[in-house]
Amino acid sequence: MVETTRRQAIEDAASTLFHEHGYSGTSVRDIARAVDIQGASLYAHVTSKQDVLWSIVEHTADRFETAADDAEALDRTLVNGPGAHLVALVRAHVEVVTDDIERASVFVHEWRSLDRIRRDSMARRRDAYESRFRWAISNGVETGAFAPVDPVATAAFILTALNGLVAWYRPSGRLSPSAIADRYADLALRAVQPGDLRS
Amino acid sequence: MVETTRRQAIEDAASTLFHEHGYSGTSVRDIARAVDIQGASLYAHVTSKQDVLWSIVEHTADRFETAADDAEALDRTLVNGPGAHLVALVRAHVEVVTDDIERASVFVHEWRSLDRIRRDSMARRRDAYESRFRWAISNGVETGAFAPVDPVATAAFILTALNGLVAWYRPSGRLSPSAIADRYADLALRAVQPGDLRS
DNA sequence: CTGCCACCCTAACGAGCGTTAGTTAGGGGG
DNA sequence: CCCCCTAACTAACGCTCGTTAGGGTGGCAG
Repeated sequence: MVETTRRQAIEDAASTLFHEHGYSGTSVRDIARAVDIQGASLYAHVTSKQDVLWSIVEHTADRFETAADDAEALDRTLVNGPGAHLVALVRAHVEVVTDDIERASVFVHEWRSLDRIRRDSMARRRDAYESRFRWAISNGVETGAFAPVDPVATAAFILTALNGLVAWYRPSGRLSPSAIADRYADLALRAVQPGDLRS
Repeated sequence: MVETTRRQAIEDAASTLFHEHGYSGTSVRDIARAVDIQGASLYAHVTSKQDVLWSIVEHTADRFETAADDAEALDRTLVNGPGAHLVALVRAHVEVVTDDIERASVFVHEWRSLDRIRRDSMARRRDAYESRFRWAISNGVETGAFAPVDPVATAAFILTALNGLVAWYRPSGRLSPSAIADRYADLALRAVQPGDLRS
C-alpha cells in the first residue's frame, strides 16, 4: 500500500489494528507506534480516536453502496431477472470485502463502537443496504423465479454469510477473491432455487 | 434467569456486557456494578477477568459440541442420508444460539480476546466443529445427493450464516427460534441441492 | 532573510484500568 | 461464647487510557 498522505497511513494502520484487536482493544499509542510516531503526535492529523473509526466505517459504507449501485446499474435487473440481480449483489459484496478485508472487518464488527448518533445513522444505512437484498429476493419469490422463501430471513442468512468472509478470508489463502465470488454467488443462488427438497 | 450461585450471576452479567460492548469494552467494575457489588469484591468469586471470559467461552463451546453430538446420534446419518445430516447440524446450531444469544455472541466474537494458549485451543475446537459440516457436505457431494460444491467454502458459508444470527436474533423478534431453525435449515439444504441453476 | 507551515516532540492532565491487601459485618456450629 | 466462614467493603498499587498544551525543527514561498 503506497501512502500518499500521513492521514491515510494512519487510517491504514488503524484498520489493521482494529481488525486484529478491535476498537476498544487498540490504543491511540498502538496506532501511533504503527506509523512510528508518539501517541500525542497523532492529534496533529486526527481530531479523536472516534474520528478515525468513523472515517474508516463511513468510507467502507460508501464502497459497499457504490459497488451495489454499479452492480445494479450494470445488471439492469428488469432485463436479466431476479437471479442475476441477486448474483450481482453477492459478487459486488464479496469483491468489496476481499479488496480490503481489514476495513471491511472494521465496518462489519466495529460500527457498534461508534457514538450514538453515528451508530444510529450507520444502522439506517446498513438497513437500507440489506433492503436491496430483501427486495431482490422478494421480487424473485413473487415472480416464481425463486422458491417461496422468507425474504427477511433469507437476506439475513445470505448477508451474514457474506460478512462472515471477514472472519476467514486471507489474501494468501487457497481461494482467490474471484473463486470465492463464484462459489458464494452459486450458493446464494442455489439457496433460493425453487423445487422440492431432497433430504 | 434464576441465579443459583453468585458466580453464575457474575457470568450472566458478564455475558450481557461482553455481548453489548465486547470484552475490552467492558471493565471489571462494569460487571461488578451489574451484580451490585464493588469492583474489587468480584475477586472473591473470580480469579481474573480473563477467567470469566474463558468460563463463558468454554462452556458455550461445550454446548455447541454436545448439541452436534446429540443431533448426529439421534439422526443416524448413515440411515437418513447427507441431507438429513446437514439439516440436523444446522438445527442444532440454531437452537444453541437462540437458547442463549448473549453467551453464543461472546463465543463467536470474543474468543479472540483469550490469551494465546486458550485461543489456540479454542481455534482447534472450532476447526473440529467446522469439520463436521465439511464432512456432511463432502459426503453428500460424493454420493451425488448434493451439487458438486466446494465443501470448505460451503461449510464456511453456512456456518458464518448461522453465527450471523447473533447479530440480529432477538427473543422478542418476529421469528421464533424454531421458525428460524426451519428457514435456516431450508436455506442450507437448498444451497447444496443439485440441479442446474436458473439465473 | 523572514515567516510560515507541516510535522513531530516532551510533559502532563485527570480518569479509569485490572488487581492486591487488609478489614469488617453477620450468621451458624462447636 | 468463640470460631470460622461467606460475602462484602475501602484503600491503594502501578499502569494505561484519550487528550491537551506548548515548544522545536526543517523546508519552502515571498
